[in-house]
Amino acid sequence: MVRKGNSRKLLSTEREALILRCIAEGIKTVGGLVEELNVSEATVRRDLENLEQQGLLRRVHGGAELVKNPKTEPVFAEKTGLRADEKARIAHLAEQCINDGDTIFLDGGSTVLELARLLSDKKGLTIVTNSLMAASELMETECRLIIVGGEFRPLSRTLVGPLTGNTLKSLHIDKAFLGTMGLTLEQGLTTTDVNEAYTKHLAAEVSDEVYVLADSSKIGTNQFVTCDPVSAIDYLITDAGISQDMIKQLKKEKVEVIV
Amino acid sequence: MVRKGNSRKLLSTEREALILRCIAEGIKTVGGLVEELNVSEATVRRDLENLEQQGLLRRVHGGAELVKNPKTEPVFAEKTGLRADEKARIAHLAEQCINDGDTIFLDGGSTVLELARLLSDKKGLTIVTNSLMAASELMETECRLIIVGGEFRPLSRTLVGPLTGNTLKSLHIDKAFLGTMGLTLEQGLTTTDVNEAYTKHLAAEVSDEVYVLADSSKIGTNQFVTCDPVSAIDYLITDAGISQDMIKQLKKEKVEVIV
DNA sequence: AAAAACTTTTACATTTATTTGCATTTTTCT
DNA sequence: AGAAAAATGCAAATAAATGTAAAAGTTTTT
Repeated sequence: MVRKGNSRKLLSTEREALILRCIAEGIKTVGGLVEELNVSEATVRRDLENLEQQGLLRRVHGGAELVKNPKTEPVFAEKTGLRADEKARIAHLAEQCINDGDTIFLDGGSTVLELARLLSDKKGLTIVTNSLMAASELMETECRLIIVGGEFRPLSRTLVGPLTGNTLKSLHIDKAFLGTMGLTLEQGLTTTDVNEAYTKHLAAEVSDEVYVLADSSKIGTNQFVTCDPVSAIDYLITDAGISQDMIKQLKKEKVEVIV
Repeated sequence: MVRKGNSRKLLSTEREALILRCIAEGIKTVGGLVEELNVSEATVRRDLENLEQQGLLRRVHGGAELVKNPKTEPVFAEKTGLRADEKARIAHLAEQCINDGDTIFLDGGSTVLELARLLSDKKGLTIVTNSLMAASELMETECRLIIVGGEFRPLSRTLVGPLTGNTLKSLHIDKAFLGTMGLTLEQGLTTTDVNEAYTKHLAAEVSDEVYVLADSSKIGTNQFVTCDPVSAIDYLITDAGISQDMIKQLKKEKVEVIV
């Protein structure tokens, strides 16, 4: 049984932590929590509301229960955690496409970031990136690391915009690994930000081979701006969620699909 | 229980360290900390505010609690220490040379990094930098942040080399703040790495005013490569260790010395 | 299907905590 | 020593959390 707090008033966060423990131990009713915590019903309800907001529990009539998969930090985990399995598998497939000595471009996005983490054993890589997250993963490695210039976009922690062109246009890259927000046959590779789209487009342009990493939830959805048509893509690495029909259609456009 | 401080007054940093210990031991309320530290509520609040700023704790109504993973943020680690006081003071002087709305360049080096930390209150800044450390400090702020492209140099955690030119040459900067390894009348601004020198040179070239931040231990020493002659410098910000004679000589070269 | 019993929501009053502006003290720099 | 800057304390104004009670919505019982 959870110990009833001694006299000092608890901070709301402490109380909420206690509520979670109570519920885990079987005290799931509002009334029970009121007893246990010595606060008013209204307060318990407000706490439950908060915790539900955070995704830690689900309110039901009369009380609440824990949610099985408590989601972690919302800001970054939202992206890293969502469909993490697929992303990890996609990253592994992509990793096998890279040879020692290659010059590659790494885009922003959580899937590509996953790939960056797999590159520490490769020898003699030259890695060009516009993702500061990827860069921070690669700093400690032996590879040659080149970061494109540009304006910092906080949301994706990437460098974007016209200035990236100044760097990219003077480089020649073997393989570009691009993330994406949307991919359809009609609109091609799409994303939400104009500058980001421009940077992806440029990266594809200076690269011999363009790999797009996208879990199947992205396929068939469109975003605001088109980066490139599908014809600019050489390989699409995705998970088994993609339809056979889509694979055929893509093959017609000379896109090889790796699942 | 944390021992109540003996009568001597604590430095604010000592007090803040103590606060962290108190919270770790369960004294989490503002009132409790006031008792424990014998200072006013306002002071405790201000300390908590600082500590929150540093990401060491999270304030909640009524008190504060430690963040789970205090080292979660430093994407780019930091080395501190040597002559930290001088550097902090130099950084403060430099900060006063910056106006709201300026476009500035921030070089690598610990002194300039110190300056970067002081810029969060300025409004409407555009900050161009080749220092990933400075960039990581500025990521969370409101300012427009532009990172020059280039090859990553692990030792200084800066971006250097010819590629930086592609970005820098298309920009026009009001004020450049450069660190340095050495500064003499004969050799001018010197550093240890050729690529780094080239980047400093370019930054100076595209800037209206060039500020060099150097603690007095750097003055009178030479390094391997010259970035620029002293004539390229407009202002030198340093500490009181600089000789009066040197100041006079520099004045002849049109370098204004700020101590 | 209506009543009873219980739960949740809403609105408001009250308490408690935080912010802000200013005066005072202390420290730092000249 | 004297001026400038920073830190500290105080108190009024502001904001947030909590408790209370009535209204609205469930579920259970009859």
